[in-house]
Amino acid sequence: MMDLPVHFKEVFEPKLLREMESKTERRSVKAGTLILGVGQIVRAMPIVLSGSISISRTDEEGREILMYYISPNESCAMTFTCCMEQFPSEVKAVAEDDTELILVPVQLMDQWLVKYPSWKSFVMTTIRLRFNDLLRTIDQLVFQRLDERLVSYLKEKSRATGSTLINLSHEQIATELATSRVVISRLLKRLENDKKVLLYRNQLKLLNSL
DNA sequence: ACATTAAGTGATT
DNA sequence: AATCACTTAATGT
Repeated sequence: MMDLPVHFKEVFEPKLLREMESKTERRSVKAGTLILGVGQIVRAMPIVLSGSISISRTDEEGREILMYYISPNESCAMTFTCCMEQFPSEVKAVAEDDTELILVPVQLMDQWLVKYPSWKSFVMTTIRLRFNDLLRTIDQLVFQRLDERLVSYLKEKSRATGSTLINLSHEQIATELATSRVVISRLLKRLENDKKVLLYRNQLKLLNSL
């Protein structure tokens, strides 16, 4: 009988655990082993028991970009999206350390989705976590360094008025920079902590260190 | 003293 | 990063 981590015994129902133990393949791979290459058809979904797997993407010129790691008790979100429909993988999976993993055959995970609520939520959770990660990355790319925009905005204001005292509420600044008041408040707070600025009500003072 | 508005914060998405 | 919900501080009446 397979000795699944305690973690899984808590999240999966007993019947599912038994199926996992009997119908699933368990494998140990050495660090550096290629588990899945780009273009390969995904035929099983890995769940990491110990060690870790790195998931990366390669661009046209063959450069490699690390996307994320799969740690123990986790699975790969990309796998679901591909293997459910038998699409080739767009990512490369390599064992980062010596890794123990379970391979769940595609047909099985399909059945489990309707049979076991705990499985469904496990799948949804790994997808959700990854998706949130992606959203955060997009935010950072699109709204690149709002803090820098804020600083140059303040400098510009100061130059225009010829004063280091700026009479604007956080709300007004937020409107001009097309963001929310809360965000400006937080950024300004940081600048204050860094001794770059002094904050008052409806006004702030730029310090020389800015 | 009380109401109103600005700013600060933690949690959540 | 944005939004929500809530607290705290400042200001006006």
